[in-house]
Amino acid sequence: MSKQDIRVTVDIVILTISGEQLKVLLVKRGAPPFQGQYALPGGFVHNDESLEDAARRELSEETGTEDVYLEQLYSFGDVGRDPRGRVLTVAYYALVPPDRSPLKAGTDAAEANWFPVTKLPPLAFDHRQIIDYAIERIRNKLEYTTVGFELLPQKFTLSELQHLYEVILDKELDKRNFRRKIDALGLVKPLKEMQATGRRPAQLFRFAKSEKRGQG
Amino acid sequence: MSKQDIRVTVDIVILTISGEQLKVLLVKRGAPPFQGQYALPGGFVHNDESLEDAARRELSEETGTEDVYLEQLYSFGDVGRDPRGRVLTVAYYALVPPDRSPLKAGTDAAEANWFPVTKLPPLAFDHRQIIDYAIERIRNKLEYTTVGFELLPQKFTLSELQHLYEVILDKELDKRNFRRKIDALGLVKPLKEMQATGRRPAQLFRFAKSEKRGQG
DNA sequence: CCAAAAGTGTTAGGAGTACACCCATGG
DNA sequence: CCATGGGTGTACTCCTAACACTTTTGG
Repeated sequence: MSKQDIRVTVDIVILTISGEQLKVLLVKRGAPPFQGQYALPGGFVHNDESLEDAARRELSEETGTEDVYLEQLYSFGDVGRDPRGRVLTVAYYALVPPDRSPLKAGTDAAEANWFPVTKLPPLAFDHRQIIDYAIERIRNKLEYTTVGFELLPQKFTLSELQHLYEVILDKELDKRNFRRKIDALGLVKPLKEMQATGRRPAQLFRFAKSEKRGQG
Repeated sequence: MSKQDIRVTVDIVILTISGEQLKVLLVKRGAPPFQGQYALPGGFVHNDESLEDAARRELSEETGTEDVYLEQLYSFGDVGRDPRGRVLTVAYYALVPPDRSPLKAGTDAAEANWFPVTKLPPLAFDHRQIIDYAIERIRNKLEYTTVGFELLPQKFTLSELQHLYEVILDKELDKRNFRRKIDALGLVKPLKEMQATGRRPAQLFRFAKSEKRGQG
């Protein structure tokens, strides 16, 4: 067998909700190839860390957040996808609640910004394809899992939850039907607090599963 | 950055239906580590082939079949998963119809055999975990896609289709409800032939989508 | 008092599920 | 004629989808 020479990276599609839009974190590349273009945060996997460890390390470096939802997406390994040579990337996606999505002063990234997924700039490598894949995945998962809650703060209103669904699925939902379904799932509990909203105050809820997410 | 040294393999969960059971192809390892134990077919990715090309090459080497369903499953990259060093594997699964699942005289595999997924021998590496993952994936996909047809010959009876579903989902289905649902999907077309079955002959069907699978 | 988002029920149609008997053939 | 798998219809439940008005607040 001829000697194999493949390098392995992880790239992360970091998603959040902000301003009624689904946004993805992109970093501007400071070096060739694709210098000056935006790309997904990511980097080479170290010899002594698992794929998920590598993904969490990159995530922490970019956003400072540790305890967020992270899931492997797909591996992209076409021969010509990186002009520098043979590079396989294992893509992950992460969901960051809005109260924990400040940008960290980048340790290695020149410039990082949130972009609405509907208005992406030209992207380096095959990263556009990776983002599209991530959005498709979260759309599907939204229908049969509770990943949606990973994009909300600990306390939220039902309208916020509904807007989240509408933004990700890119379609409008009926308010009464939506609330009935959420209620039937038994996954949210009303708090004693209300949220002052400018007009009529809204009931605050929390996700009913065991308190897993950390310091709100 | 310290020099990265990760080797990349593909491993394939090759599934077929035989004798009313879901079976997976395993090869007996001829060399350490895990010498003499069964493992998934697989091997190192060449520098000049994509991941899927590598998977199809391995698939062809093991079974001689070219034109079957193949889908990337997941990438397994824990640090200690291969005692020889750092090896990342990109797992695929393939679905082989029963009329095209003969074993090819292995070019590089010592011994290959089909095992019912319910009676697996001890497996090398983390391959048991990979198989479990593949079964979970196909169970889910069976519910909302047409992958099931990939495990049938071109001509099949509705009873064969139902048994396929029952074996994979590991639960019994109601014959009338099953047929109604299949009919409602409009995905099968009756042929003019019947299948002699020992008792009352059964209507043969074919999958209604554009003739994609090749030489029956 | 007006604008704006919060909140709340009913009805109709479709999908899923439970359930039992006759049919065609080979031996 | 009998054993075996092939083939068929109906009723009930539940989920989904469509649809409009009242409430509470800030300005």
